[in-house]
Amino acid sequence: MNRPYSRIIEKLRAVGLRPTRQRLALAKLLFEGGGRHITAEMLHSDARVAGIRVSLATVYNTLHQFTASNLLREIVVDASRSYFDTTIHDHHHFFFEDSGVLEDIPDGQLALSGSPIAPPGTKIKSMNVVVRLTREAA
Amino acid sequence: MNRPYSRIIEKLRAVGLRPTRQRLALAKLLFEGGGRHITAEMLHSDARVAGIRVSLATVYNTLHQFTASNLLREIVVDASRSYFDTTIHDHHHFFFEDSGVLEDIPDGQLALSGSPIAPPGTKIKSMNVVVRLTREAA
DNA sequence: GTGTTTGCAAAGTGTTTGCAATTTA
DNA sequence: TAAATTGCAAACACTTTGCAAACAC
Repeated sequence: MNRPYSRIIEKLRAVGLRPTRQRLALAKLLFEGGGRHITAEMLHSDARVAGIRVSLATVYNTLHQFTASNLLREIVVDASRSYFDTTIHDHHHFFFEDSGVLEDIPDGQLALSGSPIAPPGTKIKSMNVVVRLTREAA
Repeated sequence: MNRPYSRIIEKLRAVGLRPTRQRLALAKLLFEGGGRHITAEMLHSDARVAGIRVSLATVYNTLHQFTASNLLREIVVDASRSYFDTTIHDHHHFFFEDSGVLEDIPDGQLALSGSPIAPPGTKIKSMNVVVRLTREAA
């Protein structure tokens, strides 16, 4: 019950973020228990459920700080919401348009072949595939 | 000067949209002159420049109607703006994060191998790759 | 104590909506 | 003339910001 925190504290210290109560709690929600795909509203509500009082503004700040520190990755799939992914290496996603659920595509199902030539003066920051799903047509 | 319109009128009629002055003008801007990647604001401003009076609301309506009619494709790459692409088949994009420019990846540079298995009850609507570019690190 | 972080409420941004006036067929 | 379309301004949803109070070190 107490132990787990030390690892998270280290994680935050390692990127130069003070382990405040809010950041610890959010980091715990985010990083314990495997890959998550989450929006600010979802994390805010998770925190409430877990009995943690955090403002939505702080949730946004924290998500962006974690992203800037490479603890999270932002995934753009929906014009109206930002998703954050706890898996930070390049990988691919299923996006269920009807429900708004974002999910990893199991390894091996899909691969990219060929590597595009970055135009002069630019470098590739990331490369990923989004497979959009809808309810099966009748 | 007059001829070109007949083709556009046909295009609109074919999908059941009345060829109104606004739609004709916007379609002309969109479909003449090759693949374009455009936001609502960009199209609105293009229209102004071309001397066409259209409200921004109509630009949005039109973009969505064209998308629903399969004349356009919406591309989600930026949380804060919607892009529409006049190329409607699956293809891949470079996104210049610094400038907000969206561009096709030349054919042949990149391909997807393997086809993911759509989860039960769903079907694949589209599948595309976004390669994000930033200014080259010094 | 000093600089960082938080929370609130207000402001901001791109997008959508309601509805009367206009246009198309 | 009947139905579709347009334009305006207000409404919206998500996100960001300014600043005083609270907190970490």
